Amino acid sequence: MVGPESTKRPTMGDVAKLAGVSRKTVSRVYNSEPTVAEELVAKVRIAADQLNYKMNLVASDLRRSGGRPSTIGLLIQDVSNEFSASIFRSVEDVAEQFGVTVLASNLDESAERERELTSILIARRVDGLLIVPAGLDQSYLANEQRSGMPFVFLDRPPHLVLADTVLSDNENGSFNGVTHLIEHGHRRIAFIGETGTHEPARQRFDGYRVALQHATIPVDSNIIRQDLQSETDAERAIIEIMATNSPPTAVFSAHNRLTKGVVKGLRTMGVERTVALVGFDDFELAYLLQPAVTVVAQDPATIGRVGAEKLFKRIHGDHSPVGTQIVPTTLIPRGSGEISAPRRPSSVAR
Amino acid sequence: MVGPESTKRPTMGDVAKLAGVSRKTVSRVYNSEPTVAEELVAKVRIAADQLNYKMNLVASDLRRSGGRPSTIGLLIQDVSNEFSASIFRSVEDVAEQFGVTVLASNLDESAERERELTSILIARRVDGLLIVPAGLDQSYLANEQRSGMPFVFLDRPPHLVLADTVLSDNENGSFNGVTHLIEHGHRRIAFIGETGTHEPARQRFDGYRVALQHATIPVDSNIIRQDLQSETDAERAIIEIMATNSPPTAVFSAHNRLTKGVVKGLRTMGVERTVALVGFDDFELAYLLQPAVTVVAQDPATIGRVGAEKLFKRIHGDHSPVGTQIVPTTLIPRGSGEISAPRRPSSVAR
DNA sequence: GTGAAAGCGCTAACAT
DNA sequence: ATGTTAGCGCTTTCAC
Repeated sequence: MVGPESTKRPTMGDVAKLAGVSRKTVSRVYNSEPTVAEELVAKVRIAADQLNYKMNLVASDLRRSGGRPSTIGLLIQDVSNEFSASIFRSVEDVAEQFGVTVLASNLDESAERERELTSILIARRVDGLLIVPAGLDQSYLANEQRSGMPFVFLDRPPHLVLADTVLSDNENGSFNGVTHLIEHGHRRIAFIGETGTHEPARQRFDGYRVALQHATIPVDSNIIRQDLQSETDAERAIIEIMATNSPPTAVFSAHNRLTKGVVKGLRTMGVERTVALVGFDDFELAYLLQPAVTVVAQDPATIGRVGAEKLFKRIHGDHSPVGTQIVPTTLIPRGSGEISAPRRPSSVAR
Repeated sequence: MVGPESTKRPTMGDVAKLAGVSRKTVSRVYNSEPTVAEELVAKVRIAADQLNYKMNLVASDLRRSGGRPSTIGLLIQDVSNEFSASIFRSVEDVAEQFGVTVLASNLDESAERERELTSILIARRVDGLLIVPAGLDQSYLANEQRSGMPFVFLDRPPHLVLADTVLSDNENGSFNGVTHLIEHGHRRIAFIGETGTHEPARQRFDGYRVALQHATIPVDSNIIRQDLQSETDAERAIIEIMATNSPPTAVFSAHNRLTKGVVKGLRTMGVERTVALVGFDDFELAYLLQPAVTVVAQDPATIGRVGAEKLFKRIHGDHSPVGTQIVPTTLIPRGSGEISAPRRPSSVAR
């Protein structure tokens, strides 16, 4: 044992002294600047090892301020949902390529948390921010934008402020999912949707509505719910709907959390093999359920990657006009969505 | 529009000047120190608002160094797995109570990433680190520990270094799960385990072994696999095992990822209702599968919470001896684990 | 209760 | 190719 037991951390100055060079030289070595003699590099390395030196990136950041980016922030809704987790992973991948650290936090659909965490991340001087917004007013970001901090919105567009955005093709996805059910003969299709007035929720409902209209099917509010939060909510809702006089022959669920509840509810009613189901947004094990659940899959990995790449372009000085990218969805037939409507005496066009 | 279009961020000095006070007074306001006249507080607030000032926590951290903690690091394996996601959430909750930011990253079972990310987080001067280690040698942390940085290990104990640790009761959990199968008459029980020599994997196997020994059942390596990584690996493995001359009547799977593969494999063989299955570690929708999957549930939320709480105690100067906490597991019978063994002419003790 | 001066650990800008 | 000086934005220390 040589060193002192629990003393102050060594600084760049300590390393410089021991190596017999200037602090700046040590700095150059740590930033891999090419203009240092190999001999000195070695000396520095040895001295640093001996002192167990780790450079202080906080101090480095402070002085550099404006140079190479070091951190980006990521605000998602809830890592426990595979959609958010997947975004996190893909953002992390991109950030890593740039040698940048990600600060990620969950918002849990709270507009208040959105503001708080944004503020904290700005105070930490992240070099940019990726946000899946919880609230409906992002005007509080305008000042920051003017100060040059780049923001990219994922999954949901910003409101009252302009910024790059990457969205799922919600309306078309929804339209395709519902149309898929119609093609299997269904004309009475329930809609199970989440609370919330954010764009994706609205667009998914619009996709549903338009698909029905295309097929000249009336929209019946008796089999439409747009006020659901939890899996349990959805379970109860579908049970109620199925218990009415004229129950639907198919269900379109607009969120993966709700889809799980619908599966449970249909199961409880014993109609999971007769009532068709298509869910928006894929989920793990959907293919292992019986019947396996047909979904309109989003592509969260692409949403995260595209968003992160755009953010880094902005950080590196891209001043092109703000834009929105749409990531397509994919219908994955697995069984539940291919259950045909029961034959009915009349109707069935063609 | 008043302010300049995209100028430098205002500093504390700018606010001080505009408010007609000293920088220190602004600092006091921002740190909610009680010894500032209300009048001055108001002046500062107004000036800050006008300039759209956000204090720079990076600079604050630098000078403060040693004061109130501001950041902790969290290294988990993969947020996409509900076990990791749940740890992340509970750590975040605790950290928030202390007003501390969490820096979380995924290791993907890479010992190399473990070292890299540890190094980055130390360079960022986090105030403490929570680690689900990927590698089997954490001796590289010894120097850091000596410098006073606290570490707490989650889910897996550290090697070649001493630190606080929070673990699942792997061996007992596994023992209970396997015993549960034995109680349902099974004497031929396959073991599906993951690659990796880390403690939990070993202990889960030990629990299996000991349970068999208690029941005087021989351990048969023909129905034991400990080299599996993916869901697909597990699926293939169980299909192979079931296809042998004397297939097992029950399966114990030691990891939730593998359990999903086993379910798939049993399904493929059409034996999901005759071969019993108990999985270690719960997973979403386990209860919606048919039959629903009996599991030995871990409690990742508690692991994360307890670990984070211990870390904050250490950060705040707790110098008690290093210790290990064991978080109990819970057997959740759902159906797949309660399938009885087929009657056999002889055997069946009692 | 408030302020002035010094300094946290590093890097930019300029020498040399 | 290396060193010097100044200063990033804040907080500590100590004076008033």
